[in-house]
Amino acid sequence: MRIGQLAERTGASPRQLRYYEQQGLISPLRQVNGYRDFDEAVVERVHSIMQLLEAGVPTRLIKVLLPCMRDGQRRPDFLTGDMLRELEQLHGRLSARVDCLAEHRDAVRRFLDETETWG
Amino acid sequence: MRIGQLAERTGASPRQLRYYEQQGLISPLRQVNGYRDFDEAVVERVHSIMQLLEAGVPTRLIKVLLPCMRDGQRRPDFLTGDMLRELEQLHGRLSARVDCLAEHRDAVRRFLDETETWG
DNA sequence: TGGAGGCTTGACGGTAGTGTCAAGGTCGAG
DNA sequence: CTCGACCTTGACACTACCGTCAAGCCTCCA
Repeated sequence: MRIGQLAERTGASPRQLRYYEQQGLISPLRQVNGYRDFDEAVVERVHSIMQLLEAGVPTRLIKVLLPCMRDGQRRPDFLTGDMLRELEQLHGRLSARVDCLAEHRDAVRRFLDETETWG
Repeated sequence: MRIGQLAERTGASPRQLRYYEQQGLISPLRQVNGYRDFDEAVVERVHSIMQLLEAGVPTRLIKVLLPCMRDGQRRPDFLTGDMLRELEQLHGRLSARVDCLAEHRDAVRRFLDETETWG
């Protein structure tokens, strides 16, 4: 699949897809004429990337996170201690984010509920 | 409290605190000489701001989110329908973020657990 | 054969958040 | 009075993410 079709199927712009490749998040093959050649699996992968970026996760973290996903990519052949430590840190950061956001989301919920009650 | 002391107590740089003021997240009084004058409550508020920024929430959303917090600020006197709708949207976005991040955090957890088992 | 599209890379622009530096005002200690 | 520490605003710079435009190549179709 070429970049235009992938863009259409994912909702990402070609510019975004090229940027994701540049950041090492996707690695399309090349056709003989130089055109990028994406396989089916990358569609889901791009969806994950877009969701994570939307959620405020920078590409550098997405890059270490994606190999952990079931679908989309096989696990790396070699896992160094550094990589494991980085993943532990990532887990911690994600947990902190989730807690912080959930807490503030609940505060918004309470605020809205009270406002409705008082309205 | 002046900006230096607030910086020391929150861990934010003076530059950050001035930026937060510029974005309307905090509104210090001014001493006669022009120095910013922060009250105690702003310490907690700045902590919230830093956590939310760390979690990838832009200042524009933090601005509409902060008045929902119990501690730190009283609720606005007038809530327009637009503000309520914006808060509902914010709640939706925060929920989506939490779900996305929790899902990926769990994937990292499973990945690490399996790796350990296999190690 | 000549467009019309789609693709390539490269570059410039724009916003968000922040570091950093410059030029100057304020204040207390010596 | 002066020095040093702190404050002010303003500007320039950098990273991240992405829009957009330019110049050129590829492919298909009339």
